[in-house]
Amino acid sequence: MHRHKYQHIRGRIMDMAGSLEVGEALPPERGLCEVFGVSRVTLRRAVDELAREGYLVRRQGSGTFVARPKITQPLTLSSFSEDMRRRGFMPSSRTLSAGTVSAGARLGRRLEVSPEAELLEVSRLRLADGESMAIETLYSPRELLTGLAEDELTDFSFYDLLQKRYGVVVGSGVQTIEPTVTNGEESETLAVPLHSPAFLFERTTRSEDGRVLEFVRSIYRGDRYRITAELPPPEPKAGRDRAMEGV
Amino acid sequence: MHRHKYQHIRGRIMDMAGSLEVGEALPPERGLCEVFGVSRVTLRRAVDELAREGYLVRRQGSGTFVARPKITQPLTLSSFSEDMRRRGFMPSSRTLSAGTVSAGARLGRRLEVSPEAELLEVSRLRLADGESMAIETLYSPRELLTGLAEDELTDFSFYDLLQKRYGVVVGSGVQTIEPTVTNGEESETLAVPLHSPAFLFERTTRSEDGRVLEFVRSIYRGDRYRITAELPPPEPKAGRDRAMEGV
DNA sequence: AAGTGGTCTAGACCACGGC
DNA sequence: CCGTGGTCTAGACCACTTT
Repeated sequence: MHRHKYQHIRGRIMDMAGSLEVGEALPPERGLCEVFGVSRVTLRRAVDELAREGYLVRRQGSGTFVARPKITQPLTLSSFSEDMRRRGFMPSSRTLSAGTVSAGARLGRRLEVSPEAELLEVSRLRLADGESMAIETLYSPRELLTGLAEDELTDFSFYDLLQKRYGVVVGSGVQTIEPTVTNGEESETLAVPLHSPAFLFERTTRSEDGRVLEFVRSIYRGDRYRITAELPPPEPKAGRDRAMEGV
Repeated sequence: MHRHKYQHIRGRIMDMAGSLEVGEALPPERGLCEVFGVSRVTLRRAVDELAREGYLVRRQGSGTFVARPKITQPLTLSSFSEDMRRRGFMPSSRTLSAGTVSAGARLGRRLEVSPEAELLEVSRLRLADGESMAIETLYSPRELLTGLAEDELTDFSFYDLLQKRYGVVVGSGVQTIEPTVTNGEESETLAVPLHSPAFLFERTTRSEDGRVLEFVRSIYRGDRYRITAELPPPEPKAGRDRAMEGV
């Protein structure tokens, strides 16, 4: 079940917090240690995690309290489908085009391959509850995807496919977000008026060992999609160490 | 200097990491304990932080290694000035208007005060390297700011003022981001063409004890400002505890 | 087998908040 | 003043990687 004690008591503490109101105090740490039969270090490790994730709030000299529930999940490297499900929509998808192109200078630089390299290019209309939400164009080096037919991406998550068929583990990604307006083609595809406000997302995803797996350019409808982010406090009161600024 | 040992050795470890190449291993933890004269728990606390922030990577049974440098800092609750400095711009500001208004239904709901409550309203043009970057309109309950003159916000950070003059500690905030286009007035103020792409930010900031401190509505030029975010991998391999999902 | 990071303990003292 | 969270120690054993 739980490999480690702190994982186990983490769950027990969450159960306990769930039966308290927001703002109510948990029992003192030393008491919880006795209840759970663990040392204070181990107990604190579990509480540390929960406090860092925003479920509990500690106040020195006073106690540990149940935090106000989080409003949003932070941005993470999730697929369109996961993102939509989290937002309460039913995701679907329609492939607009699929083929192989040569990278050229700009895409080559983005994907860290030579300009002559061949890329898979798949353009998809993304729908939420049956209504258009975004146009997504994905580029990925063909050499990573030996034997992949171009229409195979209709039904499967690209990340799942990479992982299960090619054994590539997705590491982390970098995403830039800009405001833009839809052009003629985009407006028609998304069924919105010309020059509607929209997000332009550009995402580069790498494997655990640092290779670029994909470059994705997406246009999201501004009237249906917005970003909500929870912002942590500016500076953890204790003065941050300055040495790291050189890194 | 450093209130705690782990903060001190955190800095020493960063210095050490800075003199190594990306991918090189740090000395073993037990060795570092001797060098720094601390217990293993304390040493690990410093390394834990640095690993969590992405500067170091641990591999069990193998060692601790210098990580690939981060490309971006995550979104955080920073002021315009801090944000611009981090991006390498020189921030400045010009007050467009300042006064007191009554909240009304919409703003009252945002700030969790009655519709009759009085609000400070300050509208500012924000500049980066002397060029227009954003229009920011701030609302804050007048009752929080007893004795504040309306022109006092020109030179000071609002957060600093809250903290130092009123003893209010900024907790966390929620921000929504939408794409939009500039209207006539905004275009003129920002000196951009009519209907230029722009970000609309709406931010609600609370104190540590949960009161709403401010509601800020900002229009950022899309041609000068963009968001870069580092996206963590979809799921931390180790299965997360499921008990917390009920909260 | 040796060396590394990962978890855990029992107990001490410090710093802060509230009575 | 007492109770709370915050930091720290010395030492033990486990799990994994490398040789």
